[in-house]
Amino acid sequence: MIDINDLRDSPEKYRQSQRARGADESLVDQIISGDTLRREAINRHESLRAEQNAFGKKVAAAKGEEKQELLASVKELAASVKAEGAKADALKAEQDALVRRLPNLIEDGVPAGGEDDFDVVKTVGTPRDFDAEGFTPRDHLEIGELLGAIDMERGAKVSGSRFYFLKGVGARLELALLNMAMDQAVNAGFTPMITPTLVRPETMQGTGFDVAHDAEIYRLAEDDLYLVGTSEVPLAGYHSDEIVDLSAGPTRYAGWSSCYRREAGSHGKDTRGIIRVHQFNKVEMFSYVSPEDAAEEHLRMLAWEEEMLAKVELPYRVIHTAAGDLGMSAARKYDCEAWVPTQDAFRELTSTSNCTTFQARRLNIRERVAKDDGSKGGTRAVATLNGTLATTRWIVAILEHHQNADGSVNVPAALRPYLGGLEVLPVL
RNA sequence: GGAGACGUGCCAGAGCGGCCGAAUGGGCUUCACUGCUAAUGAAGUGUGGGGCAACCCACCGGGGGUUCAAAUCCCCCCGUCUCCGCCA
Repeated sequence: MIDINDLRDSPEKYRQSQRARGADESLVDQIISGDTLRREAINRHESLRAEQNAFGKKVAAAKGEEKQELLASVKELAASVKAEGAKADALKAEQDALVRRLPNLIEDGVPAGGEDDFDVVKTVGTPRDFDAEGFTPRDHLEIGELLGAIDMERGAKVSGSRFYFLKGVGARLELALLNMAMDQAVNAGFTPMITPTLVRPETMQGTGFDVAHDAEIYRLAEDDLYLVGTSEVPLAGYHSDEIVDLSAGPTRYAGWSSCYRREAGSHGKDTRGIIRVHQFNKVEMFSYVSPEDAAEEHLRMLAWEEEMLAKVELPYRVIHTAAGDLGMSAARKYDCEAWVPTQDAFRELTSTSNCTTFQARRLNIRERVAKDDGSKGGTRAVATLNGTLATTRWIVAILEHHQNADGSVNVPAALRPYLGGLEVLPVL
């Protein structure tokens, strides 16, 4: 949720942000007029309430006849306090709903437009030239089956489409990848976390996901619990309603979790293999930082993602996502996309978002700030950021990029210690 | 799943339907005293909202209700603990 005072002070930048996202800019003006109504209602209610409170003191002091008279005369006041209170509550709720609809204010330099309007920040490494090597690359599923690493058929038998088993060397490869990511994160100062994957609606909503309308979210209606699509959700909720101490620098968590996505709108897309599945595992970075440190932390997250990509020796590019593809909470987002040979395309492996103070305001996560004279001081919302370190999908790029003509796969050197020294994943 | 107890400020812990934003103790901050530390004394010490100045309003797990008035009474929800059962 954005800062309503800031929006009132400078609405034009919010209108611009909405335009860049291709979103409804009239929402900004609806919020401003809603805010005026809300404040007027609060004033009416509170001054009546003050009157009632003063009256109450007189009643408490009075006795006998006098008290009875006072009681009789105050009934009407009590009724109007109640009525104005109800009106004020309704207007507050209305206003709150409007404000919550407004996505985060984008940062300067974010490209305007939709999914295809990203800027390429850089390209690292070179896709393999399989023609020059004299063989046609197999896709990750074909390789996965040759290695006995991926079993889609039985996944579908047991759980339905977009489910799979990772088996044998495939299971080991995933664990190796995630463990390597965890180790890197811990070495960088992150606190490792294994999180809940079912959360309450408030946690989901606070993180910026719409429990009521988001078609991606699995729901357990009977328990009013929601399966997370990323550990960003529990890690953001972790410090909700808390005042955190960031005076010694950012608080960083590396979350390991299974992630669940309904993929409701993607029928027919990426139906082969494990590119787009209902359940996968992920190591996610999550940082709480002071607002002025957010931009720097964002670049650090990107660097940590690139460090991981370098370790698995994949060619990739970094894109600066356009405003319309940002999602509710993000003010800026960078994706790293690895080259997938058989798709002749770059595919997203990581994504890092700077959510500035948007999530923290919804989740009520603050820090204490010192006054100018150095004394106590008030509180303010912190900034939150998240970024991917590794996911099941990485296996796709690793299998395809490092494959040999016979279907075996070379293990990147950095990953070998996590596979018991294995240098090649052999064909069965 | 069944039965019961509880949920108050940074912590511990009182609280009669009006005099409670809340006793008391501890902690913390500042000042005084002290050669330093300790000890002692004094004052201060929540958050959010509205005006944005004095001031006013709200908040005692969350949400409803009763009442002129609720931390205090009633209902629902959430959480914690204890016992029993169940599953390991």
